[in-house]
Amino acid sequence: MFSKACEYGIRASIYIGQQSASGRRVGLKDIAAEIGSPEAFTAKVLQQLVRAQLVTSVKGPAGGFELTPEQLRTVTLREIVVAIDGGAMLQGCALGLPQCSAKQPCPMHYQFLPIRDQLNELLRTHTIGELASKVHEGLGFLKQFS
Amino acid sequence: MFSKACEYGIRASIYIGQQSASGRRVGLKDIAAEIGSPEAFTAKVLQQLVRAQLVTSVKGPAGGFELTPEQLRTVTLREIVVAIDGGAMLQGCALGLPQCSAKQPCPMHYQFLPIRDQLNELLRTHTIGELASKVHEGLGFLKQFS
DNA sequence: TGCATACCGGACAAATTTGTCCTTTAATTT
DNA sequence: AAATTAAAGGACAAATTTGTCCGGTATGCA
Repeated sequence: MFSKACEYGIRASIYIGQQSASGRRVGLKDIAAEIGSPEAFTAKVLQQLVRAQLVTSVKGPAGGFELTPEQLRTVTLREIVVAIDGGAMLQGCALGLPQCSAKQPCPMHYQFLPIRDQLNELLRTHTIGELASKVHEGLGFLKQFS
Repeated sequence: MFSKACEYGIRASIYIGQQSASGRRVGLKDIAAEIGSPEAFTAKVLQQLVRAQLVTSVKGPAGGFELTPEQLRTVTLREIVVAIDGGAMLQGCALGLPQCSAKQPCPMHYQFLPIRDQLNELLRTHTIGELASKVHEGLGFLKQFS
């Protein structure tokens, strides 16, 4: 569905959000450990999110990553996905036609439309803050424990 | 959504199906030209589908690819996708958790479930023969014309 | 000012996906 | 039987994604 980079980006954002909601700033090492992702690669992904202003970073001692209250409230899953994977999966043709549309639809065009619309809606209506709360309450996990 | 290989596989199958419904067997060159895909790469994909017995091939002069009446009737989009991309996209966790389930769900688990179910249902309920008819009637395209 | 911390950025490496080329194998036709 | 046709299969190459490493840069603190 999403690229690895995107999966890490989403999980990282939610974890950062969860900690930010509790007033804690978190470092890369902590993040990677908590979401079970490769550290250096996760750093690259976070850089993209910081550049896209979906996540905030602070250098130096006691620095790290955080979500501002506004970011917690407004940043959606969709923005994270678009920042990392681009809009292809959210708009492109399921069968790979470069200009698939009502004008020259692929044979699955109208069947896929509602599903893609739902996916877009799903990503658009869930903020990182909301998902962070869910994790905080133990109703969702960012890593599997045994 | 799907890999390039899978996109080519689906489009090729539908084109083969369309021609088979008209009693014509088609060669690789023809297929690649009609669906706008790289010839050699499409050959590899078709080999996979033949091995999975979703498409039939005949060597030698006047040989090529075809779908038997039974294949036209019974092979679904889902079987093509699984044969090429495997079941990951149809079953795996959207956030990449290796064992995501009701036991330890990712924060989007229950939101993604209905969408994934619909996708599975969509792929499961559309046969290649049905899609081939649609293309045959000019209601769907496998390649864009300008 | 100097030092320690932690993100930033570039280069590089491994793995996977995508794509090509060429020889072999099987089937049909002459 | 020989020649021709077309898929099968293996080796290889390019591109993309995933992942690592290390020096540079900004920040806070003594």
